Amino acid sequence: MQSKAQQGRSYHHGDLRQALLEATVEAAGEGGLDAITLRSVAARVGVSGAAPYHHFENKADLLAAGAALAFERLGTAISAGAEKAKIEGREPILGVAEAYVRFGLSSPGEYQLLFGRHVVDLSLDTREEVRAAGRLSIEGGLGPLAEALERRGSSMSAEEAFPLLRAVLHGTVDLVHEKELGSDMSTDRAVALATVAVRALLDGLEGSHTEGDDA
Amino acid sequence: MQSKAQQGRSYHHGDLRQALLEATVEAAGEGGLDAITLRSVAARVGVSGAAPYHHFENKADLLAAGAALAFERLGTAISAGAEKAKIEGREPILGVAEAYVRFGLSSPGEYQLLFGRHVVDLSLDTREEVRAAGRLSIEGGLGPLAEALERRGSSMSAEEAFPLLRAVLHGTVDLVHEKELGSDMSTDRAVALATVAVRALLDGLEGSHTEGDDA
DNA sequence: CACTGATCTTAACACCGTTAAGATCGCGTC
DNA sequence: GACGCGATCTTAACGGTGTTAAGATCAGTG
Repeated sequence: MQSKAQQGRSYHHGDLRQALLEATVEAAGEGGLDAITLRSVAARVGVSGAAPYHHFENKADLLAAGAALAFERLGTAISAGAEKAKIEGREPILGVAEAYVRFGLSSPGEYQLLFGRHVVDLSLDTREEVRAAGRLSIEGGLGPLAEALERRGSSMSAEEAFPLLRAVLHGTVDLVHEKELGSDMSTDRAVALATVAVRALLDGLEGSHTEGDDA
Repeated sequence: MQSKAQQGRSYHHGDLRQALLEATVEAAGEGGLDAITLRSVAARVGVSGAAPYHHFENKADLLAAGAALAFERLGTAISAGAEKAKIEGREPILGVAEAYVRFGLSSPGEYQLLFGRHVVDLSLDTREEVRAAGRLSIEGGLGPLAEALERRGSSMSAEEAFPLLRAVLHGTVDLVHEKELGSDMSTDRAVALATVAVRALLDGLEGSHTEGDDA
């Protein structure tokens, strides 16, 4: 009955694919994206460096599948953030912002696994799978965003405003990762920053249209 | 007297360091950050793979020096964008935003060279050099930002608001690079997006303080 | 019980960053 | 003008990477 990973396995692992996925997310969380090598991930599970090729096309495919797994955790965090804010009487969208930034900063490597450059060069269908998982998880922020826009009487739809919100949040997280906002930037300060930015963005969106260029 | 790069060089190149830097930025522009290998950059200039080690400590050092070079181009673009907007009667800060996004999207690889994850693991002093070059070039946006805040009577200083601006711009560029905003996102649409976001952010910043959390 | 196919290992390939040892040559010194 | 020193560049090698091919092992089916 021993369905999960068990060390005493002589030759066949039993559930290697799942074990590799978990090891990938784990390794990303510890040492970042560059620390992930096929051989090290395989060793983490106790198999040879060539074993993964029986479950994934190549390294990119493994990373993509790991990203899909990690996206679930992000989605959960976002939804929980919105709920928490609602309970505390704050704007749900601000809870989303805080949860997003905290997730990104608490585990830079895992965040890189989600939005790192590695997803770009993938087989098209695999990439679409990851995108789908990503969209599904992130779009937990769409509801709170719609509510925030409505509350302000904005003429912009949540779908239109969504990329703006994502740009602010992703930009904040990534700049902190690159230490571009100072090497002393704390998580709390980054959250405060993102909160101010999101609120200002929403407030400023009240009468905006999508197009338009003027003085 | 032939001081610059000359092909007929038998053994000694003459100005290898500069040639390697230019080749690095060039290679980044063509194939992105991952396409940069020491051997390929060296081959581009016509020397062996070990030659760069007489001018740079290691690969990270070469990339950092290349980044400093590329930062100059970004700084020029930003200043030019502000000037152009001023002439056309648009808000200078919007010209900065447009120039930033256009730079980032016209050469993803070069942008990665500036803000990619590789800068994080550098010797501290080298990193500070790159940061300094980056700050110097990017801070061409500080003036227009201050002017925009003043025009709106915001209580926030340009230094405080600068990270917010950078987050929006960098987030937009990076998300487009990762194709997270749809694979059909054009440069013009991205510019429009960033413009709307920056204007909304500024408009919404009118009465904001740095701290504060409420409903 | 034999066989078949999935699973895993070992071994090798080319390429990577990096280092050590030696070849080449520019340039200051006598 | 010849000498020699030191900077510059090359070749060769190291361990580590992703990837592939060939063979070993084993679970499950007839």
